[in-house]
Amino acid sequence: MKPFTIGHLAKAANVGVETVRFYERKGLLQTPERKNSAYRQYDRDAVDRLKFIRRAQQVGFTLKEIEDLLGLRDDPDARRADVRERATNKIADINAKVRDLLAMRESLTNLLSSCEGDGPASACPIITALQDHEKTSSKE
Amino acid sequence: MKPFTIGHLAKAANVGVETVRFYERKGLLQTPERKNSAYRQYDRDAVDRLKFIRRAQQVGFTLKEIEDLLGLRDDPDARRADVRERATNKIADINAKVRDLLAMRESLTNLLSSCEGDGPASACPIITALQDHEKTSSKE
DNA sequence: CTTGACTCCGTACTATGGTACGGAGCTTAG
DNA sequence: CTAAGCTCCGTACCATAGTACGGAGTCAAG
Repeated sequence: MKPFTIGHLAKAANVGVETVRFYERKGLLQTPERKNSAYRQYDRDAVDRLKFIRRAQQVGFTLKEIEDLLGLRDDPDARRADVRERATNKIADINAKVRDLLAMRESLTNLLSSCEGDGPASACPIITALQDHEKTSSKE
Repeated sequence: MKPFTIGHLAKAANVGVETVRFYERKGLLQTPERKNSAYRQYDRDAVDRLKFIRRAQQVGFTLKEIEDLLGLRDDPDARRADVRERATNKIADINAKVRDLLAMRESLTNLLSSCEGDGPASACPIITALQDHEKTSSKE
């Protein structure tokens, strides 16, 4: 089992070589040993680790949070409850973001319905509402 | 009606002085004239413009998009339909973001429900699922 | 006319997640 | 043994939206 070069590792996880080095600098990937070579030598575990980073990103974790998750993964004293806590917090983050986005959408929808017909944009209710007053979403 | 200094303008729109200069550099606020003074002199219209920027940000527009909106506001040839188009596109952007977030949340929820009980984090199904395979959300 | 507050300007720095560059060194196949 | 192709490293750069800094100049009040 010959070790992976950085290029093979990168390809295996579908990221760029520079990205691997970037994660190493960030502390997400440990600096691999280079047994009688000037090049980094990775094993299958590094591929797992890199894929983990990518998957965790896809479910919304930041690199900083992923560093923390990897710490849990590697800590024999870490409990599953710790992992569940991270996941639960992330779900809460997501819910907060969704709420913010829905509030924005509601404001925009209200603005949009206030602007009918044609005419100069400068007098468009959307434009004037944005500069005049604070309320764009409430209707009371 | 004495003109506003940058500090008064900033306070009136509840932003920092540096932020006003930042917007000026970005082209969102025009460089004000300085009638026999070394200081920028703003009028009431600048306050409106600055408030417009802030409100537009709150409903999800980026500074680049706001620059475009301000262009519409100031262009006598721009039509309300142009403004409505920007708003409609932004709503679509928001919908896309919400969809992404909900997909993340679903993945996380599924992962979370797969991890029960106690035990070392390293063997936590959430951890292993993230590194092993691609599917975290679908259940078919 | 001095002093304190404000403003001037360019530049650097923050966080986030990378991508790009360039010259040098290494490795390996032919 | 040579040449192509990887890899090395540090550094700079991208977008986004600002914040901070520091020395100099200015303005207004006392």
